[in-house]
Amino acid sequence: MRKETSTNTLNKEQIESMCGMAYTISVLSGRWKLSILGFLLDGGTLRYSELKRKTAGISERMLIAQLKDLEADGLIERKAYPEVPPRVEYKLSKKGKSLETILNLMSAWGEDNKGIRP
Amino acid sequence: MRKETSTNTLNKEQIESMCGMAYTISVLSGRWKLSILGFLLDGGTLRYSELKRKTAGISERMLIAQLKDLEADGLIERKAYPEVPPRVEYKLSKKGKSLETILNLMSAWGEDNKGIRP
DNA sequence: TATGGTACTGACAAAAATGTGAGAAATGAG
DNA sequence: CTCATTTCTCACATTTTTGTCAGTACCATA
Repeated sequence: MRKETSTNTLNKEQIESMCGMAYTISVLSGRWKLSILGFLLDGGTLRYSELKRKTAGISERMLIAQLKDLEADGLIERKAYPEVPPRVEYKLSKKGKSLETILNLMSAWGEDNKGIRP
Repeated sequence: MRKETSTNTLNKEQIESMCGMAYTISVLSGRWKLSILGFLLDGGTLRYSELKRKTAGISERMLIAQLKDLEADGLIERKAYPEVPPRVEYKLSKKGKSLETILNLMSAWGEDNKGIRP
């Protein structure tokens, strides 16, 4: 996804050798990842089509891309059933669930602060 | 910064009417914002030149841009002294400081999880 | 008069992220 | 045979973010 030649590119190993914050950011950044994690926190196990419905507004291409990223980073698990038409279920992994506290705090902070004019 | 005509643009009001998470993300997203907040959490009050030194690697243009964003969102405070050569100090606002718990948790989560191969 | 330090600004370009729209594969229902 | 359903994939275009690099303004100091 990133070009290795780019001056401003940090590859996986570089990121993982950095501070914890950098890794957390790298794993959560992406316009829809937190939404997806939120839906899976609420919904437990969801089919692709259910996620698609819940994330109305996001393009299919991006939904798939973000799901792939989240799976590659070990935050969600994908299970495909050999049926026709296909059925694929997504759910949080243990690692994904361990973000729950942080996600809740971020949400709460936003609620508390979003209206405030400094 | 964003074009109002863009399909995928959410303006400030729209974001603030959304869930808290969306607001939190909108305020923290930007490649260097969390680093800057981290430095200010550690360092208290810092001059522009000190921030510049600490964020070696980030271009000056971006550093300024992110400082402006953070200030506009009320997370940091800027104080300019009428001297020559100029002196400008930055520090966290109360709102900025209130992110401390979240930032620490994110950092800790990253440390705990960055090495793990799912 | 020239120089140097500090905190920026602006034009331009490259890179990254996201969107759009079309289509693929597999198979049971009609 | 044709169609509908589901989970994706691909080529291409646009939007957004970030980087590069050259300047600016101020005045004290040499």
